[in-house]
Amino acid sequence: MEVVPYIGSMARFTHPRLEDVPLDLALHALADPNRLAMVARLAETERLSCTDAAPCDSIPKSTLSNHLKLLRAAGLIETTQVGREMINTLRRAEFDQRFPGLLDAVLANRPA
Amino acid sequence: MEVVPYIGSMARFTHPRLEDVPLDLALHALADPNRLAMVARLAETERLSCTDAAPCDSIPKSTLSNHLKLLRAAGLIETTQVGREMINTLRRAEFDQRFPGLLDAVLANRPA
DNA sequence: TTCAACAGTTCAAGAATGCCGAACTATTAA
DNA sequence: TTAATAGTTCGGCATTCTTGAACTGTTGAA
Repeated sequence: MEVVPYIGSMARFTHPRLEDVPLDLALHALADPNRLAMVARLAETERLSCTDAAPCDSIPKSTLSNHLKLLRAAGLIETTQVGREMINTLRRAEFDQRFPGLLDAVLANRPA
Repeated sequence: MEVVPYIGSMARFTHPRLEDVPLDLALHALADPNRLAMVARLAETERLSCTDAAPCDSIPKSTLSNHLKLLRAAGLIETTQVGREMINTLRRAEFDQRFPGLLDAVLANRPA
């Protein structure tokens, strides 16, 4: 039987170029308390697995997975597989360049 | 038959206190191209009827009405009846006080 | 007055999204 | 191998969005 070459932590996810992300999509991604909380966490902690990025553990993992997918589509996070974890990081510099001041303003107004 | 007293241009709409508007709702209201375009218009033109606030005339009026209702609920606009028109204004100062820098950042990043 | 036109709201139904349990994939450790 | 872990994908239900049709309230004209 043929052995398929091991691909390892190759990107399983697709990440958009920031220039292709429309403002509406970015705002929509941020317009959810849980997603915004995750973004805020990543703004503080740099690298987080999906479960660690979650704002609380009452959120079903399928829901969590969808939230992260949407954040990816909005160009807000990058996800790479490391072992069996998916490590997420904020695409801060790129996002800030695409939408200057936006993320700062949103995070600054986030409820405590 | 009894005659009901005339109320005239009394407020037919309810406007939230800005302190009661959550960030998510504000972002959600702005996360739509048509609504954002209306907000941008009002940022330039001060007072606009519903039809004049519309970004184009292909939007059905029921849809338009709903968009404006949502903008009201988000504390972004105030609507008062004048004659048979509903005149909308941006609640700029109040909104800016509630969410400092947010509207500026969003408007500045709006597509041309 | 009555009537038509106008500006916009409300309602209801179909369309589009969102949420989440269940089943699945991939990786690691035993 | 097997079990556990980390997360994705799928499908169905629920919520939200959109929009035509009917309605309310206002104005101007006959």
